[in-house]
Amino acid sequence: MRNAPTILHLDMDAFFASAEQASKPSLRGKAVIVGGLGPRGVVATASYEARVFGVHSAMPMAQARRLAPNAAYLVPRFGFYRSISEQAMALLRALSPLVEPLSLDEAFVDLEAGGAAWDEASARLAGVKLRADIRAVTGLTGSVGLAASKMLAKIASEQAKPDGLVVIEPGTERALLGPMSVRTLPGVGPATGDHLRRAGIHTVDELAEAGEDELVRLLGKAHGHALYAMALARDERPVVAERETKSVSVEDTYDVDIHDRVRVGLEVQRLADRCVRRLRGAGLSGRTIVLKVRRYDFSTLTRSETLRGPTDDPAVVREAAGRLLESVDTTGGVRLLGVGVSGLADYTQEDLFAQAAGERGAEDVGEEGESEGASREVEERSLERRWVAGHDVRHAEFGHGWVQGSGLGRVTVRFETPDSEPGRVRTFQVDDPSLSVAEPLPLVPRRPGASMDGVPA
DNA sequence: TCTGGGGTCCTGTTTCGC
DNA sequence: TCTGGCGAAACAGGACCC
Repeated sequence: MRNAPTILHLDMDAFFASAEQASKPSLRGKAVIVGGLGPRGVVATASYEARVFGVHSAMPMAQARRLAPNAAYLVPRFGFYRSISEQAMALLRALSPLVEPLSLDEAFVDLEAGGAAWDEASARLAGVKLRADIRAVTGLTGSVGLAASKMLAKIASEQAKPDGLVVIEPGTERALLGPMSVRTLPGVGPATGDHLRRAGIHTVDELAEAGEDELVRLLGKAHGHALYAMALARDERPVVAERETKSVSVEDTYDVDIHDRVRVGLEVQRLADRCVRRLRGAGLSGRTIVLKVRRYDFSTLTRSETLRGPTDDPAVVREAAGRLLESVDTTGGVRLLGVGVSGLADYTQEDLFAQAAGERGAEDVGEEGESEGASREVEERSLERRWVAGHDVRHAEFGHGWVQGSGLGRVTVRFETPDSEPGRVRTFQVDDPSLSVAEPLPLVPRRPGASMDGVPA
C-alpha cells in the first residue's frame, strides 16, 4: 500500500434527486424521490429531505409513498444524468489518466499516477479544487474521500457525505476501521453480514481476530482471503481505467404476473430483440445466451446455452432463448423475464448457423430502431403518454417547463428553468399544438468562451 | 413491506475431450 | 476396447454493487 492518501473517490450526493432539484427550482428543499413509478417500482435515489422520512434507495416505492406521501415522485432520466456525469468525469480525467468510473455518479482516481498529488497536502488541495470545479461546472455537489487504497477512499467519501471531503491519513486506518460494522466493508452484504453475525463477528476488529483460516472456512476461499485482507486495511487493488464489458442483458418486471404461456414466449422474443439491439449498438457479439425467469414467488432461475461461435443475429438469439424457455416451468406465473448474452467477442463474426438462420427470413432488428411491434405500440399509446411526468417541454408562448402530471385529456406543466425562480403551473389539452417535448437545459448556464467539455480554463 | 435493472464475481457440479 | 483420471468449459445459482 502506498504511504500517501493519493487515491480519490468521488461520490455525487443523492445524484439523481439532486439533478432533478437543480433542474426544477420548485423542488429545491423538498423531498424528491426518483425511481420506478409502477406498482413494483423501487427507489433509485431519495433526496436528503426525503431520507428524513426514512426513505432510502432500493426501498419498494409503495413503502416510500406511505412514508413520504407528499414527496415529488419522478422517473429517472438517464440521458440527462449521463450528460452531467460526463462533465464530472471530464474533470476527473483532467487530474489523471487513471480514472475508474463505477457508475454514473462514482469514480476512483489515482492522483499519483497523474502527477496531480504526491502527498497529503497536495492530495487535499486537489480534492478541494475538484469539489469546487464540480460545483461550478455541473451545479451539483459531490463528496470526496482520499486515502491510500480504494477501499479506504470509498469509506472516506461515505463519511464525507453530503458535500464534504475526508482524508484518511496513512497509519490511522486500522484504528478507524476496527470498531466499524463488518457491513462497512465492500463485499459484505446482507447474506455475508448475517453469516458473520451468527458466528459472533460484528466489527472489523472481530473479523481480524477471527483469523484468515476461520474466515476461509466460513465464507470460502476467495471471499475469506479478500475479507481478511480488508479487515487489516490491506487493499492493493489498482485503479483500472478501461474495463471491458463481459455481458449484455435486458430484463423486464411486469406490473402483473404473466400466466399465459404464449404471452411469455412473445415477451422473450421481444427481450431477445432488445438485447441484440444493445449488443449491436456496442459493436459486440457473443456465444452464450442466457434466459432469466423470476416466478410469482420471487424464485429466480437461469438457463443458458452456448453456441459454436459468437453471434449478433436476432433470429439466432430469439431461437436460443425460445429453446431455453421450453425447459422452464412457468405455471403459477412469472413476474420478470430477461435475456442476456455473454462470452463476448469484440469483433462481429457470424457463425455458419447464424448466417443460415438469418437468410431464412427473420426480418432484421435495429437499423431504423423500432420495428412493427413498437410502432403499433406507439399508435395504441394515448397522447397522454407523450407527456411523461418530470420530462421537459416547451410552450410557444410560455417557454420552457416540465410536465407535472397528465390525465383526463389534460397535461399540467410547471414553467421554470434551472436559473429561474420557482415557476407557476398551467394546464393544457394533451393535443395542444403549441406544446412540444424539449431537451433538458444545462444546469449551469454556458459562459461564452468556456471550453467545450466544460472544464474551466 | 414486498422487493428494478444492469452488471461483476465466485462456487459447486456436470459434461466433455483427451 | 474399456476405463480412469484430469483439466477445461459449461451450467446453475447466489451474493453483491450502484
